[in-house]
Amino acid sequence: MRKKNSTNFINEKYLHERCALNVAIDVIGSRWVSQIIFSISQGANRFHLMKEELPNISEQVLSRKLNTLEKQNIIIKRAIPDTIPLGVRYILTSKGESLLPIFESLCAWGKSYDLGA
Amino acid sequence: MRKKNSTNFINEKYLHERCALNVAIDVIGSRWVSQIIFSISQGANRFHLMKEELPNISEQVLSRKLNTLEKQNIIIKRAIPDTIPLGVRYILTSKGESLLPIFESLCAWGKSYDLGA
DNA sequence: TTTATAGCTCACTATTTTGTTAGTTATTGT
DNA sequence: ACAATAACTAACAAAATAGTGAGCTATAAA
Repeated sequence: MRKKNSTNFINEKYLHERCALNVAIDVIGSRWVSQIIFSISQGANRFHLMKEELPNISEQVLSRKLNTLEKQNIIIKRAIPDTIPLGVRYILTSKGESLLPIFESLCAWGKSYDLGA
Repeated sequence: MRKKNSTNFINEKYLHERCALNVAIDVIGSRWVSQIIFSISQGANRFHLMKEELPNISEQVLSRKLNTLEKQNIIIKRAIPDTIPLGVRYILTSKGESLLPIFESLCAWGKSYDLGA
């Protein structure tokens, strides 16, 4: 649980109010998140498929990230009808989809400067 | 100091190797960093000017972020000749400059979805 | 009946990041 | 002599994030 009176929290709020850039960075800047979004976009849209895609992530962490992304309206959780046990599929919202081109830019940036170029 | 045998560290390495996107996100994804880079690009290129621009950042944190950015080759530190005490100016490398358009995309993304649009 | 799969959650610890307080070097202004 | 400015750093504490291990519900297959 976050302490809502900590300097840490206050600074986060300050930055969010200062510029939406900081909001965006808080969404995408935590571990696994961009990989999860990318995996969903590539069809790995179920819990067990994401586990396969990201073999080093723990189930607890994956679950937490998915919940956060759902609250942020980046993904939506959908039950898959007539599956037993009931399957769940995740889909990107338009908000989530619109991150993909930005990920490409960041990826290209990372690649081109990999060796200090 | 980081523990180089922690799962945390190993996962970070795994993600960096998996895709340069994760390298990029680790550069820009920590607090204040994007604001610092942006401030330098706008001319707030000295320690005391950045303190003015970001009144809530502590000197220790600002110093740490600047050192990290220097090691990552995003900024370069330059002494200002004939100043007493010796002034220091920070300038963006081309690697640093090339983040600016990405920041704009992220900023636009953040703005357009601010109210759950 | 045991094992397996899907999709989680809970309580917890470990690790890392962020922020605090005080102090440094050198020089100028009062 | 004393305070102020510029540009830090060191040692530390607080907070947040990441990861661990066990367990749950429901069904089906061996």
